[in-house]
Amino acid sequence: MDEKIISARTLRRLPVYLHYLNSIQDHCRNISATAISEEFGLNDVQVRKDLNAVSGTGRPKTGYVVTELIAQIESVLDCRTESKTVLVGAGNLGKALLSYEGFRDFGLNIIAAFDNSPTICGTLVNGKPVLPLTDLETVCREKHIQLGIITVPASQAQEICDRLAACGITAIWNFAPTILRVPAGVLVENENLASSLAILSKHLRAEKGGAPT
Amino acid sequence: MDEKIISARTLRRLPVYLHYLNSIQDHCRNISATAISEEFGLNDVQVRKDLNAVSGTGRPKTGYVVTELIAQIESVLDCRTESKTVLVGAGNLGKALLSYEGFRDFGLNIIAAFDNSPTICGTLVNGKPVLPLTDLETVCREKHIQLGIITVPASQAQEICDRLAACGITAIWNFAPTILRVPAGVLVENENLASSLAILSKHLRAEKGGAPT
DNA sequence: TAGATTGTTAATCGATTAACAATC
DNA sequence: TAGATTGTTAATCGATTAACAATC
Repeated sequence: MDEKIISARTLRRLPVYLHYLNSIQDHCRNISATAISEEFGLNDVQVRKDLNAVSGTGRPKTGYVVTELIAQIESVLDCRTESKTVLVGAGNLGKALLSYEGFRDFGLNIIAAFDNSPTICGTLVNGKPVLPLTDLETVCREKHIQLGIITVPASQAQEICDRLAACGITAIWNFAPTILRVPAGVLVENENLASSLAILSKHLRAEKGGAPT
Repeated sequence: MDEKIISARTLRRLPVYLHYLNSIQDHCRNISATAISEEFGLNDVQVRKDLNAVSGTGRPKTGYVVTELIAQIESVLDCRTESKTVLVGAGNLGKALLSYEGFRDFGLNIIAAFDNSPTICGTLVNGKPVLPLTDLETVCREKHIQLGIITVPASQAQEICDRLAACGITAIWNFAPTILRVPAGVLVENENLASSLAILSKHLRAEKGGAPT
């Protein structure tokens, strides 16, 4: 009964609420869904439904107890449990992500990176070893890797994805600009920067001209 | 009549199709929506509707002409027009993105980065100058900057967003884990890595235990 | 002609929003 | 009590999928 089904959209907003609640917890004991909705320009019912999915302890007139909400969201997100991770593709984007320390706050622990370029294999990036791609399966199995980050070119992404899935990895964070086919039970989260840029560019362009007549 | 309204979801898939079409154009003259849908595990009607939004020249039995499709998608995405961009927040993630060359392929041209740490201001990251945050307005106005990338901590993101919008920037790529309020006409594209990790972590956790009874 | 493929119209699905009753 | 706020049920909206007619 503890585990309600939480929609992906709700799940995406929870870290945002959590960050906000942490920032106000020193000066606010209670908070209403209405106040949160105004902070972020969201619909108040939406916020209430989101909070309901993790909590359900709101009280009319008073709202929610900030510290309780924080504890409940943290419990759902389970920020403290580390996710053992490998990153495949130590090119520009891969190295950039390896160097980004911020992931640690979210429980992400990158154990190793893989690449097939001999010049980068054997080096360390931000203290993390870059290993030859041939070692992928061995390391994933031995270290019980749970999560794979894909930063190879689109043309190789599906093959890497297949290999990761074959090692028992069930969560894949895909930065390659392609759509991956995966077996049932494996979750792919796409961080498609090309798609995001398409949205932004289109907006910039639409503003200027419209139809060229 | 040239400009049909293209939904955001469709727009996100177009770069994926484009990449695939480029990869096959040497050996395929025609391609059917069905074939594309199978390549990516999508619904065939969905692909057809997507292609329809940019083209509408498909022929029964034959499908679409690959080179025509490529030209039409490129025209809609307008990859060749450069978007003049600034990046605000030269911390770990900011520096990582500055070092990523891949953006160039998508028409993104980062003119300068901004930060308020004296130790990083005045330096170059990947050949791009990091300037003091106080210069933000001057540079944006003088260089006619169109797009802003926000990589500051969540607590400062809204303020930076307001300042960018005040300089006439109408497209914002937000990597801070928060939701931004913007004036009408300004588009925010969120690349919320914390949200993505929430989805992935939840999946990993749900698999293992489920409810602790 | 037969069959693959397109494009359209209707049905389904999920998420957001609106309306409203319950409660402190 | 009055009013703010919660939580629920119904309406709306947009996107995906299914069914089907048109066409090469």
